[in-house]
Amino acid sequence: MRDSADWHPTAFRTHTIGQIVNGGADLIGAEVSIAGYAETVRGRGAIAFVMLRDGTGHIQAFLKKDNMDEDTFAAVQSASRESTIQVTGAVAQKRPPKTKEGEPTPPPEYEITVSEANILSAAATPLPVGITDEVNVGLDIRLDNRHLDLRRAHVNAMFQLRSKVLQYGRDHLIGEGFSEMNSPKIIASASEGGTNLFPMMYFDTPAFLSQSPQLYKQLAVLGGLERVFEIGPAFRAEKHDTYRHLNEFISFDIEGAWMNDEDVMGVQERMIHHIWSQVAANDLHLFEAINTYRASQDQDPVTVEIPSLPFPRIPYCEAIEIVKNGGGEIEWGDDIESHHCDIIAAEYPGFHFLPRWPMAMKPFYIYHDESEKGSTGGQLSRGFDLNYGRDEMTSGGQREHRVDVLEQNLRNMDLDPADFTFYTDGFRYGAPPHAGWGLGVARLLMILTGAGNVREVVLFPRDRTRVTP
RNA sequence: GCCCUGAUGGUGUAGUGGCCUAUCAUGCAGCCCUGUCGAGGCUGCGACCCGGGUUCAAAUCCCGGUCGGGGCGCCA
Repeated sequence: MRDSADWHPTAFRTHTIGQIVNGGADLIGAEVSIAGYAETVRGRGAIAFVMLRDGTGHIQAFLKKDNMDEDTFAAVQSASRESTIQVTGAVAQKRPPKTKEGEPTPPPEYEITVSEANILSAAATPLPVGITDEVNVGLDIRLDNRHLDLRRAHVNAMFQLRSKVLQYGRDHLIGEGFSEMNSPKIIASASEGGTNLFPMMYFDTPAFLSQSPQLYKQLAVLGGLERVFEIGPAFRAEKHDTYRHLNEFISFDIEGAWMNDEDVMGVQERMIHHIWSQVAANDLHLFEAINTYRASQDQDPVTVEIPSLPFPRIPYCEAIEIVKNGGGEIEWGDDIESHHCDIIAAEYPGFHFLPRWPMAMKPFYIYHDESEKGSTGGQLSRGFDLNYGRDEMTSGGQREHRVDVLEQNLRNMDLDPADFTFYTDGFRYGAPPHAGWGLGVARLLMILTGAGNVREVVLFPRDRTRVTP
């Protein structure tokens, strides 16, 4: 249940259900009005029980035919599940349920003895997605009916957790001197070259949906904002079809001046540690619904294991050796693919950084130190990834702040520096060395909630075939 | 883009050429009972993705389409 301590009365209710569930002892006999969804409606005779649910909890409303208007009683008694109903009545202690012998008596619970009721909106039947039904529902059907899927307790809990994760992440970064920024999502040219962007028309000018705030957060830092972060959408027109990719996703990005790759790895691991610690301290109740659901699916419960600091650093050259020793086919200069990550994850199952990738594999804006060479002599970069098990969470790095090197990098990667003057001009008038990263919010949530698919933790996901709802 | 796999009532499923006017659960509708609480009992309702083909016979086999699931690549 959500903490409802600061909820004010509204036009439709004097109390939240959570306030009565948690503070019922002090409210016994008081007349209250509440409103919610009818989760179950039981009883066909002279009495009826309606289990009402709002965003803060569940409570039983008890209706007696001779306590209220006859037509109203009949209407509520035959209301369909998930109809929204407002009731007014006195708070009372609920009669305890029958318990089997030997079972302890449950703690006191409260109910509303209804004197007035109002069906605000009747739900059509049957429901396309059962809210409390035991049957499984496929993800595709759920996403088509996300408005109902979201009423299910464990789904609701995951999205409350999502909000918490963003809140704690923000809190942490603000505490480290970062300020929040917003970059444009309509851009004239590719942020990082090469990759597939969604084209669009900006009035009469061809434009694209932004693939990353990368270049803009750098410009903000070059402009003297020192430390910035952004939580915003990124769009990629890649026809991938996996449990961890979407074509629109929320990226958690930071960029900081006077920092290198190691510095921003520190920011990241402290932030993740803070998020996990805060969730463990404040939000474990949200896992009850998730784990109840998981138990019904014969899945192990998820637990919040606060990762210890520092996260392991496995430089690229070392990662290649681990993969080779684990029987993987890989050479220096190859990308570390998912099946390679499986080998590394066997040794490092949790969070681990993979720093110092070959420069040839990194974007033009990543910094390299000419003296840093790999085991076969190739140029290393200050780019890094953060993985959790086999899954990539983050990529980041120290940025190239030397404009001549930046332009050479562009040419080396077959990009035309003339297309990037809006960006490179930012480096011509004194540029601080800086670094940053971008983190996939949904991927982080997959870990925390135990979701097996990013679509679980994104309200209205956009994938290769889904543009609605 | 590639490989594999699937589509049966509202939902989740059983069903591998004739035992199918299709199983079970959930749901929905109605009745009975009931301070119920995963309520219970009874009765009823509701489905083979679309288009071709093979066959005496197709939910079942073949082809095409659409949509889904898993994996790869790429990434966050």
